[in-house]
Amino acid sequence: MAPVATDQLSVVFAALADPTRRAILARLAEGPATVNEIAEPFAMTLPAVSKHLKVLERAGLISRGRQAQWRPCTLEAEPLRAASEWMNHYRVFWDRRFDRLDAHLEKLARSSGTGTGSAGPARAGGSGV
Amino acid sequence: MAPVATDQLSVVFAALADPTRRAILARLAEGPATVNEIAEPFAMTLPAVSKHLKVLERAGLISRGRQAQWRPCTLEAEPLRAASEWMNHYRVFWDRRFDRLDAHLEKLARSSGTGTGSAGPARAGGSGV
DNA sequence: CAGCTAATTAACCATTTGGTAAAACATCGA
DNA sequence: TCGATGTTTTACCAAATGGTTAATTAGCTG
Repeated sequence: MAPVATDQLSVVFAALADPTRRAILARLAEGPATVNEIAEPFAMTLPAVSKHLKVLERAGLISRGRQAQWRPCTLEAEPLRAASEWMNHYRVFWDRRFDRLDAHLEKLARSSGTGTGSAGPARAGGSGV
Repeated sequence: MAPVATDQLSVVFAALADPTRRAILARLAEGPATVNEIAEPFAMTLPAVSKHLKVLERAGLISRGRQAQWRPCTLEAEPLRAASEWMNHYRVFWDRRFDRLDAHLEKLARSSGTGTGSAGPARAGGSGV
């Protein structure tokens, strides 16, 4: 049973988890393009690209228009906002410029009692995260 | 043939594309925890959680220690930095506060000639992105 | 209409994924 | 040493993914 995760964030992250699809987004950041234009740099068949586009579309990351027999694709970056916001919750753990780190950890320590379990002391001691 | 994408960014995004794994990261943001502690909120067996932890570990998002028979897991947010930086390339497309949008698009227009293909004019006209 | 180009759909295949149950491994404590 | 506790490994399964080729749909143009 691998029923695909259907929540928005999962669908977006899954769409980003492929270099071909990220390259497609990079291409579309320069402006709309047709399927053939999008497919041109890749060593794969058109149907394969078409599938990637469908994944991106389901994630809301592209939209598709109609002009004669062309279906121009356009970047729709809005879903990246939620993904980026999710990541921001963790920025404190990697970005040293966030000196709110100590305050953040203190707040956690205050609100969660003596500890988080039997696994030992949390990282509250220093900034070596 | 679905040879899993092996580049770092793909592995990280794939790891994030599952609500269980994101919940595990959220838990670890409060401090290290043992496998049983991590598994407690979820309606799945321990081996399933163990697999999720392995995915997170391969992505570099957690590390695991040893204390007697416990294997405490610790959040390692560093890989999120690259993911976040990747997203920042697109921030201009969704964040209205980025009024650099126009400058950005002008730069693109200047460097790529008359257009990006037969699919029509790019979004260069306005801020309705 | 016939024929061309653009793109999708259909059928198929191998691999990966997310889950299970059961067995094995690892370590502490009596 | 024996048992209890914590975690991983080993099959195994169903569904999803990423790709292929061949056929089909959609729309322009001679």
